[in-house]
Amino acid sequence: MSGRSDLTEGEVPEVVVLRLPQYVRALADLLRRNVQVVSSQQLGAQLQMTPAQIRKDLSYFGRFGKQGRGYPVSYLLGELRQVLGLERTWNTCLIGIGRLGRAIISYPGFTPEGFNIVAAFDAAPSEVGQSIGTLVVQPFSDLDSTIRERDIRIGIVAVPANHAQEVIDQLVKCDVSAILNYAPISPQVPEGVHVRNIDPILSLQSMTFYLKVT
Amino acid sequence: MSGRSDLTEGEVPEVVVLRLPQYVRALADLLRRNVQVVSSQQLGAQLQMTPAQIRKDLSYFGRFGKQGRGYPVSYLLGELRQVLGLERTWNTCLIGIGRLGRAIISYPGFTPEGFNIVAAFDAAPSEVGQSIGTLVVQPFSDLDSTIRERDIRIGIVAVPANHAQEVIDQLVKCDVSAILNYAPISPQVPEGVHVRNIDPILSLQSMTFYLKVT
DNA sequence: CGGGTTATGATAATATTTTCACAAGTGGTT
DNA sequence: AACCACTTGTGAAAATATTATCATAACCCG
Repeated sequence: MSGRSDLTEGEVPEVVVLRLPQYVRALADLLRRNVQVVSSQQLGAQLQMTPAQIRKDLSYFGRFGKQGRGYPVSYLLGELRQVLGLERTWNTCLIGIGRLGRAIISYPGFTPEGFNIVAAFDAAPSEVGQSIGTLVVQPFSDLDSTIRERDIRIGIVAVPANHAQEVIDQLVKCDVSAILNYAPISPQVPEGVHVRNIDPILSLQSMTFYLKVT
Repeated sequence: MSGRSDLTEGEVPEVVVLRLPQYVRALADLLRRNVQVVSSQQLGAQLQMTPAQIRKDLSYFGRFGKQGRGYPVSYLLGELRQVLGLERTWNTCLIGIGRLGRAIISYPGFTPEGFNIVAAFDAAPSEVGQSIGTLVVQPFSDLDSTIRERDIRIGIVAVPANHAQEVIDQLVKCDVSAILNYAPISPQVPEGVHVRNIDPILSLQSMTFYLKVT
């Protein structure tokens, strides 16, 4: 399975997968507000998408709605969480304990969503051994063993740009195939490894295109 | 009025605009390494894209390369920066001075790229008046006047989810049409307003889809 | 200065993604 | 039981996006 990215019949397009978490969030919102049923129309208004797109997206995974009614919020939410693998927790490790890394560790949003940072690594000997919250900063030499022992499947990279690629290479070598990258680079990874970049600068730069005229 | 059947036919697709900043960054990298000329082939390898895509993207904006040679790095970089409106600085304001907001203020990556945070706002009276770096936290009542006085065209939103939409509405009312949103919501904005969401949770959740099987 | 190489830019060919349109199901009302 | 107002799920069409092809232009080298 190399070469053409043929998306064989049973495959779900990646764009659809990227939208799924938004549906999950919107549904969780509705549930919190005790809404029982929602139509693609309403969901679309909330997410600024067309109802048709939502129906089509959902249809990749099953038939969750009822004609004339809409989708049962709680049921659909559960199904989508299942599809996305959110009905479990995921262990992650953080690499790079600088200013950014510390901010990430102290960000309270990961745990409630089932993402636990269970290990932290840094290259600087001066950082290694430090306690940050419940974590103790470990040296890179521990990377492989810790990843395997704690069943870490997701790596969070917060090292400076000039070291990010090598850190990512290391992670890939440890069979980590999902990487959340905060470094301002476009990492090169082998097929089968998933990367999501968090990059506010790129986001800003793509907006100024539309501002510059005015 | 189904979907925006986009503006004039000479329009550049948004996907292309989203890729442009990556080219800019890659070119800046090459320039730093004193590379004079680069082919779409090489650039593609670096960014993991096909050479054809790069050539096509660039062709929306001009003819920058030479057959048999490639693209002059410095020249192309300058042109793309021009296209994106990066040959000037942009004033931004930050809204929400909590943990996240402070991390954003102290992030040293914005200024070198020409994005200056020139004002900070918070709703909590206890925060207003505080100095953070060179900024003094201002109350919301100052929002409109400050935005106009300082010619702020970009808003950075770092308030809790439950207040993000109203803050964004406020910004829009002040004619801010570019918003970098760190709150975990899908903001609703009128046409013509550009939003980029920085949302690590969504990124993680779209990767677990691919992990869950294994 | 001409033949061999190389890589662009334009365009054609594919592929993917979004939107449309409608049959069919639902629940409520009369 | 017939009607009505809704809304799904889905093929098919339309719109977009990506990739392949190729006729040149530009450079190198002897």
